[in-house]
Amino acid sequence: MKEYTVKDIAKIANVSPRTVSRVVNEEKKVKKETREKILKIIKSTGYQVNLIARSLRKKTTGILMVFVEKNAANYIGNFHNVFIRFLDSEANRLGYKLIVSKSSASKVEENKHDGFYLLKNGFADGAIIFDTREIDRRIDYLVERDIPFVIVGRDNVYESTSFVNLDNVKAGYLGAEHLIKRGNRSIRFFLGDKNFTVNQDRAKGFIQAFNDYHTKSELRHIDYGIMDPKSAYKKMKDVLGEEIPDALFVSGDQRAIGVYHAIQEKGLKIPQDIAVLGIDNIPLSEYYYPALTTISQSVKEMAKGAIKILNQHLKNPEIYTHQRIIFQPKLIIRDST
Amino acid sequence: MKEYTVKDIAKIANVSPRTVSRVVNEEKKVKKETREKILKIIKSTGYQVNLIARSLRKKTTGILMVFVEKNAANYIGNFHNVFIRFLDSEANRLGYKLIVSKSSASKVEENKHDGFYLLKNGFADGAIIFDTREIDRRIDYLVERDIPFVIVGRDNVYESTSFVNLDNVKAGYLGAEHLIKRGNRSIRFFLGDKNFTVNQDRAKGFIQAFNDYHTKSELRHIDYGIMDPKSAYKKMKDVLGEEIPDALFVSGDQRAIGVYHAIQEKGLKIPQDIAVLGIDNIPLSEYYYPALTTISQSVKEMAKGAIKILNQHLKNPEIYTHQRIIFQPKLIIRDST
DNA sequence: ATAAAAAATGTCAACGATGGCATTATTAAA
DNA sequence: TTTAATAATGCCATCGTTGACATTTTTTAT
Repeated sequence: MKEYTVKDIAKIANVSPRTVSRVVNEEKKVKKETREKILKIIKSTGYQVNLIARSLRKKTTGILMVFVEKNAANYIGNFHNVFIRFLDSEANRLGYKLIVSKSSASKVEENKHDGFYLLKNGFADGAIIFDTREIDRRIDYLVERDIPFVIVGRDNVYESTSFVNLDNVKAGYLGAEHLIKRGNRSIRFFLGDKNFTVNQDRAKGFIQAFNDYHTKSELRHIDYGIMDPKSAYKKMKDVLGEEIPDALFVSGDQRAIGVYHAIQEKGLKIPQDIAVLGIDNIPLSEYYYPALTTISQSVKEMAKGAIKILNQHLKNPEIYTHQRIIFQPKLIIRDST
Repeated sequence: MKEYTVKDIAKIANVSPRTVSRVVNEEKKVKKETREKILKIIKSTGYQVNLIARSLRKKTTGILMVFVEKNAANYIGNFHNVFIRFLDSEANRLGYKLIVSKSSASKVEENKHDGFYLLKNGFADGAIIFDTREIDRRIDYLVERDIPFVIVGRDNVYESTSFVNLDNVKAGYLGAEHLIKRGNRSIRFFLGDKNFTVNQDRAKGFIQAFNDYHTKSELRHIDYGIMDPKSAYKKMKDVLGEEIPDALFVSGDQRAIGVYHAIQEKGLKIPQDIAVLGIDNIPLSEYYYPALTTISQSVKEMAKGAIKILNQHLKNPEIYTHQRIIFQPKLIIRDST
C-alpha cells in the first residue's frame, strides 16, 4: 500500500501542503469546503501523518516513557501494572502517549538498545521512573540534560527532582499501630534492601509506633533484604524454625504470598497463630486466603499527580520547579489480621 | 545544556558532517586518527545522535512495540511481564529497542493518543500483539499497511498472519489426562471467553483426553467466562454450593488464586478434597499454598520465536511469508494435585 | 465603490541525519 | 615515475512536516 504524504494529498486536493497540514492539525484558518475536501481525500487515501517527521520539526514527540527496573522484571506484577494503567489514561487525557520500557539504574551509557537510549536521544519528552536506586545514573543524566522526569516512590536523595511518593513513614507506622492495637506481642517486619529510603522510612514509622504506644522494643524485629516472594518464603521458613512471632508485617503484597506459604506449610493458621499484614493492596491480595490485610497506596492519585507534574514541566519549562507530592496510606483490614 | 548536532561536532573537528556521521555509525572508511579525534569531541561534548532525525532519514526506527490489551490491565501480571522480559532481551540482542504499550482491539482509528497510533504513524517498525480478539481491527489495519507483526497466543482466525502459540489443544489434553490418571471422578474446567480460540482449543484437548481414556463424559464440565481471579472466585463459590467436584482445572494461574480462595474459605483441602490445576506457570504460582500444579508455556522460547519472526520480516521484506510456531506445553506437578 | 481588516492559502526553509555520488588523498602496481 | 586502484572525505539533496512570513482572497465598514 502506497504511503501518502502531505504533498500527495496536497496535489490531489489542488492546494498547498501547508494547507493540508493545517487541516491535519486542526488549525483554525481553513475554509470549510477546503477542509472537507481535504478530509475526504485523507480518508479515501488512508493518509497518516508521519509522526517522526512531525517530531523532528516540532522538537517534541508527545511521548512520555515509563521505566521499570530491568532486573526486577520477574516480579513486576500488579502494583506496577495498575499504576501504569492509571498513568496511561491520565497521560492520554492530557494528550500524551505513554510507553513503557525497561532500563537499569547502572547502565546508562553503554546500551544502545535499551529503552533509556530512546529517551536520551529524543524519542520521548519526559519520563516516569519506578524503582530508582541510591546511585542511579539515569537521574544524573536526566538532570544534566534537562529532560523532565518524575520519580515514583523515592524521596530524599536527589535535591532538584520531582516525585510522587507514599508517606512511607506513615505506612510503617500504620502497620505497626494496627498490630500493636490488636495485641500482637511479637512482631516482625520484612523489608527490602536496607539502602533504599523507602525501607528506611517504613522502618522509621514502624519504630515510631512502638515508641508512641509505649510498647517494648523487644517485641519488634526488622529483617531487611526481602526482595520477592522467594526470599520472603525462605526467610519466613527460617523465622518459623526459631521463635514463632505472632505477627508478620511484610513490605509488598506480592512478597506476602511467600510468607503465607511458609506459615501454612508449617500447619499454622493465619491470623490465629500469626497475623499477616502487607503493603500495596494489589488487586490480587484480596483473593489470598485469608484475604490480606494491607496498606494501600492511592495509586490512582499518585499516577495522576505524576502526570500532572510532568505536564507542568513540559508546558512551562521556564517556570519549572520540581515538585514533591506525598500521598497518605490507608489501612485496609481484611482477614489476615 | 546545549544540544549538539553532527554539524557542531563537524565544525569543531574541522571535518564534514558526513564524516562525523560515519564515525557515529561505525562505518568503515574513516582514518583512524580522524575517528579518534571525532570520538574524543563526541565524548567531551556529550553529543547524542538525534534518533528522530535518523529515523526520518532511514525510514526505520529500530523499535518494536508490544501491545497488551488495555482493558485487561488490572490483571496483566506475571505471565505478560515475564514474556515481555524475554522479548526485550531477545530484541536487544538483535539490535532492536522494545517498548510496551496498551491498545484496544476495537478502537483503532479513533484514539490519537494510544500506543497503537504510534505504530500506525511510523514510530515502530513492527509489533507483537498479545490478547487479540476474534474481531481485531488492529490486525486488519496492520495487514493492510504491511506492517510486520506477530501475534502471541492466537491462531486460526487470520490467514496471512504470523504467530507463536502454545499448543492449546495439547495443554487442555495434558491437564485432563493428569487429572484422569490420578483418579479424579468429577472434573471442572474453568475457561475464559468462549469466543476465543485459545479457550475453544483448550476445551477440545480436554474433551479429547476423556475420549482417549474412555472416561465418561459426565465426569467433566466446562465453564466459560472466567476472566480473572474475581470471576474465578465467584464461580468457584457457586460450584461449591452445588455439587463439589474433586478436581478443578483452571485456565490461568492467576485465576487459580480465586479458586483457591473459594475452596479454602469453605474449609476444604487442596488437593485432598479438591485438586487444582492451572496453566501458565507464572513465577508466583510456586508460592501458592499448596504450590500449584500447572501447565507451563515455554515462555522464553516463544518470545525468542516471536522476535525471530519479526526480525526475518524486517530484514527480508521481499521474501516475507508468515510463520506459525507452536510450542508444546509441559506439565509441572507440584502440590495441588 | 473603495479602503481597511480579516481570512485563507501559499512559499520557503528548517528540523538533524545520512544515501548517493563526486572529489581528493593515499597506497599499490607497473 | 607514472598510472591505476583504493581509501578517505566532502557536497548536496532528501526524508515529511510545519513555523514564519508573504501573498491572495474574501468580508466588512464607510
